[in-house]
Amino acid sequence: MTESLDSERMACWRAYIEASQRLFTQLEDDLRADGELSFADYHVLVLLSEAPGQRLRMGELAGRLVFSPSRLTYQISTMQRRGLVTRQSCPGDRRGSEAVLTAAGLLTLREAAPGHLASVRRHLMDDLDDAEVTTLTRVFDRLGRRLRADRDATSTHRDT
Amino acid sequence: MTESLDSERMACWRAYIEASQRLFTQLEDDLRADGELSFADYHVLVLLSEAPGQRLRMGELAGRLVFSPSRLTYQISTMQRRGLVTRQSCPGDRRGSEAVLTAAGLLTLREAAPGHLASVRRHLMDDLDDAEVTTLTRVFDRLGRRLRADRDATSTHRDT
DNA sequence: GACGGCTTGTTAAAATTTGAAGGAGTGCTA
DNA sequence: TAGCACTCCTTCAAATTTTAACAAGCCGTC
Repeated sequence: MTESLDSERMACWRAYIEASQRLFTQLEDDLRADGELSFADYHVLVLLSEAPGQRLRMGELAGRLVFSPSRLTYQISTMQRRGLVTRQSCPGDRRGSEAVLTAAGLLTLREAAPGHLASVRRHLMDDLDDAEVTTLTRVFDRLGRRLRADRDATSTHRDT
Repeated sequence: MTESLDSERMACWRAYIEASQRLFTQLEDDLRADGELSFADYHVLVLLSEAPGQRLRMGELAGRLVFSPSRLTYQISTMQRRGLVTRQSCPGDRRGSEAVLTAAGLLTLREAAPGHLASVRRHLMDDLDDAEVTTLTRVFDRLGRRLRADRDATSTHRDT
């Protein structure tokens, strides 16, 4: 099982996978423990709250969340039912629709944010020194950029 | 949305989340592109292949995979249907059962491993220098250890 | 040796996610 | 401006995951 990845990198990879899995699970649990938000709900609210007009095209939102289109449709539908967002047809392109943050959605985000951020700090950030933060940021920025590029490349062409 | 996390750490956090999401998605896609294995399938096979007797208690396996008990039950059931693993009742504790790797399962793992590891290298590892690997390993080892400890602590007590 | 409290893993039903297919609309090209 | 290839989002069915019970077995005490 060791072909092509030296044992140091293998250990790195495993530690990363496992810790990340645990972290995401933990954050999700914390988030549900106060409000009635999931991690996905929270991220949708954050992205919308930062967008101009507090609204985003479905496709754009799906891209940023790394969600499949149908998953986002479902996600937004449930949030709409709960009054956190609204759907509006996209001006200028009648195919599209945008998700729009509601006042209630914004309020919900404001209520959930402190607790969630505290959770992020507690479980992850407080334990990192500045050099580590710098390295992580550099690594994951680069990685994200590259994976985004790969995706754009392969969705256009038809091969590989 | 910036309460209690300075902007550098916030950026770090976001980069980490997004890149990880993309990476896991990409690896899953690659894995499915050759064999008929999911990321979860693959990890089950790896863990079993390394375990003494190539077998593990359901609970132990669930703990390592960060799966809920019922999720693991389902996971193992589908793998059993495909002939990758077997279930045996646990000697010495008639409540439990263990998942056991089959010859076919081991073979499947051996076929899938090179491609998967190449994928890990290509999408992640090849782009990291040694210092970065060292830092990531340190950070995620520590994080994993801590989260594991937290989990053990809170499952015993009943509060917070 | 038997009650009471735990732990193990499974099951059943509800919630979510995926993947294929479709309805609409856009936009280029002839 | 009709035709056609493509994009956007949704829908539907199937697969997966979660959640809440459960059935069994373990373990200590009495």
